[in-house]
Amino acid sequence: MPELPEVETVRRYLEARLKGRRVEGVEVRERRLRLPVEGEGEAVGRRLLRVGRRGKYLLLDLGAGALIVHLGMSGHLRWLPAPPPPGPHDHLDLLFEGGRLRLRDPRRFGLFLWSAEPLGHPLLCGLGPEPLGEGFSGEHLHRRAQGRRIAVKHLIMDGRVVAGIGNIYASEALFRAGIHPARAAGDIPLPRYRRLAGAIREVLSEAIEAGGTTLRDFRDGEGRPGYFAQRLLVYGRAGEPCPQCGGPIQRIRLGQRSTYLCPRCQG
DNA sequence: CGAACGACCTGCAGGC
DNA sequence: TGCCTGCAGGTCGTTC
Repeated sequence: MPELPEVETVRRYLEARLKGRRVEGVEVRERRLRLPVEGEGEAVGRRLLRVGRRGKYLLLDLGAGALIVHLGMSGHLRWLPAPPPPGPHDHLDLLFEGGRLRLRDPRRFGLFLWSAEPLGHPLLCGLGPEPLGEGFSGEHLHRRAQGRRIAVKHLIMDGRVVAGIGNIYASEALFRAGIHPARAAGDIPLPRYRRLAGAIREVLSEAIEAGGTTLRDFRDGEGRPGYFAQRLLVYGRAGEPCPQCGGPIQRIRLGQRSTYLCPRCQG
């Protein structure tokens, strides 16, 4: 169930491990993901030049095109030098010399598609700026919030506004910025958005450094968990003391998703 | 146009 | 033990 830092952790692992190897085959056992698995045969015989990322999408760059991979809520990619027989939700293997990359995704919200123009693909071309790149700023958020009554948490989780922020890091960034998640996006002044943009960059960078957040089952390409869960300040901590004021952390529902905050620090 | 909601799918934890 | 409910890190389509 990866957000940007978890996908970036997988990206780094895959790039370090698989760059330069040739795809020798693909075995697809289940095509019914969020969209049907498609075009994978195009990858065969090509060398993996690099592994990119756009928001939560991984891009396995094979020169003539790329495999677009999304892990949805429950997807894992695992590098297996000596692969055991596939289990029930092991939908496909990408075969390389020396091992295979196996996609497991019990809920099947993920994606695995070939595209000759991945950045122009309909899934990717509408995405907002990378939060850790140029083009993302408090000004950008402020501009995109004008005239909008949605909760600020929804604004920052909207991939067309900024790519890659999911439910965990939205709560964390809003806590760090001292902004109530339910506050109407259009009512928040620019200085607050500057602070929020800074908090987003900060929390994502720290999470990447820690190898991502493992709440239940996130693992990198080798099966190692990430260590950012112990540094989450509010997510999953309802009833625990706020690290800033000591008051109890609250859990609310916002658009049917759990949202964590400190009502005192996030006025 | 924006906002709210259900849909997609499986697994797991907790209550009875 | 089993059954039921609610919950889970994402995104998209439909409705008003």
